[in-house]
Parts: sequence; structure tokens; C-alpha cells
Amino acid sequence: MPELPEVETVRRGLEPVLSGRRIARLEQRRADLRFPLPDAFAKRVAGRRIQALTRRAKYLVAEFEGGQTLIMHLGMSGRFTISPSVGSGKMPGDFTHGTGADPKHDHVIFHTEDGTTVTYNDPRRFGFMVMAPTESIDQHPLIRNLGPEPLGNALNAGYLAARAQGRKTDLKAFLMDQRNVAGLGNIYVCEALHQARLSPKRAARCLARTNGLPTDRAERLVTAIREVLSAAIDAGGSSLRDYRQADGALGYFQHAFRVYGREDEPCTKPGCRGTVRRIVQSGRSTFFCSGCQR
DNA sequence: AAGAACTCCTGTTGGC
DNA sequence: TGCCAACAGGAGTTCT
Repeated sequence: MPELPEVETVRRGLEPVLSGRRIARLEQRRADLRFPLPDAFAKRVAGRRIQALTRRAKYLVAEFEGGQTLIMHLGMSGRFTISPSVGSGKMPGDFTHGTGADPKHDHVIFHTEDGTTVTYNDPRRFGFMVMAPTESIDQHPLIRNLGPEPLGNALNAGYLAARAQGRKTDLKAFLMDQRNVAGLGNIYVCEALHQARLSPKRAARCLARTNGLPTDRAERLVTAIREVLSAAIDAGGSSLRDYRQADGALGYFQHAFRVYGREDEPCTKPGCRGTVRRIVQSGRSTFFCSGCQR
């Protein structure tokens, strides 16, 4: 579900209440999400301070004092919601305790030392939380094989060209694969390909070097990925069904979608008279304009 | 080794 | 209204 912009938005929302704060108590309401929750989870977290809350790809990463790091993934329907401490200035009744979602799916609740609670709610339970030693976190199986962060310098046309060399898989699947680029999902792959005017059906090897130079296609794609993700983060992510920011607010980038969810609507690209189509690739919906995406 | 299919789980939506 | 199938933002595992 949440892709990089949504996870980054959640991280920014949680950082002020979690980073540098001690977890007084952790409430665990079931044994597992997608995978079992960490052994002795509550005991390992209680009384420990979160030294940093970062993000890698679609993972939220909480580094605890004492050498352990919690890796969290929101799956398709996971959300974190902050409830302020009593007496924080809010009027009683201003804030519904919990997530605003069905409380029967409140699975993990972090109580910070100052009384704030952070609740993880996840109806589909595709999310997960894993604890691992901080010192070797980069070698963790969930982290080890991730491709570069798309907003960092490591993603560039030369990298993409090399990575796509000889790959017959289509561009859609290539970009969805977290080993190639980390953090993209169905929505932003569709949007980035549209902006780059590339067909999702094209073989990934079209990005590879020709005459020793990265292709114009690879350049356009890198630019498009960066612009789409940056704009989405600025908008607080995209809210379709479940996604909310940590303060409960909706994201609003969904209003800026050019192709996603716009089947049969006209292409918005200036000068393009095409219509947005929906096809299925690797079992998932792809939205694109066959007029301007080649 | 790459690529495709299958799997986990619940909720919503659209067709009949 | 009820029922059922299809679908939803992900990704690890298991096949071919």
C-alpha cells in the first residue's frame, strides 16, 4: 500500500513524537501481523529511547538505544495514528482515542514517556514489524537487496541503464521490483512512466546504453520518478482507502494523478488526444496513455 | 537466473 | 436486499 511518499509522510509525522523519546510501555494485542511480531516485543522496547526514526524504501526504521532496531512495513492497509497526551491543549472530545479506524484492528500501541500514544492499525495485516541488531541492519535480508533511494544521487540514468541491460521484463515490473529502485509501487510507477512518456509494456532493456551513452529514456525516467515522488511528498501522499497521515489528515496527491484510476478519461498531457487505458500486468492494474507513452 | 504464479488477510465495490 | 466475484497501494516464497 503506502509507497515511498506515504511512508515518508508518516515518518515526518511520527518523528516529533517518537524520535528522542522513551517508550514507557508497548501494548501488543495479537501475536502476529503478516509475520510474528518480535519475540518478547513489549519487554525489549519498554523503557528504551528511540534514537532515530528513519526510512529506507517503504520501511520505517526505529533505532532504539541498546543496539536493537525496529523495522516496520505498513503493507497495504497499515496506518500509524498519534493520540496526544491528556492535557496537551486539545479540548476533550477533540480527538478520538485510537486511529479513527476500526479499533479492532489496533494491533500495536506505543505509549511514550510523556503520555502520547502511537497506534498501529492494519485491517489486512500485510504489514509487519521485525527487530534486528542495529550494527548489522544494512545486512538484514529485508534491507540488503534494496535498490537505491530514488530521491538520492545513487539513482541516475547510468545506473538504470546498467541495471536494465538485457532485461526482457516490462518496464512496469522492472520499476516495481524493489531491488532495482526502492520505494516505488503501483501508483507512482504508473505516474512516473506517464510523465516520462514511456509505455509500461516496453521491455526494460530499452533503458540500456546505446553507443555507450545512457539513453534519453533513462534520463527522462529518472527525472520523472524524482518529480512525481517529490510532488507527492509535498502533498502529504495519496489517500485512496486506508492511508492517512500520522495526525489523521488525508494526503491529497490523489487529486494530481494523471493516469492512476483514470481509465477512459482523456490524457492530460498537453497536445495529446489519447485516452487513459487500464491493462493488467503481473496481476496488477496498470494505467497509461497509449497516445503519448511509447 | 530471470520471470511468473501463488500466498498471506480483510474490506469494499460492482454486477446480477 | 443479498450474494458472490473481483479487486485493492506489497512483497516473500516457490515454481518453471
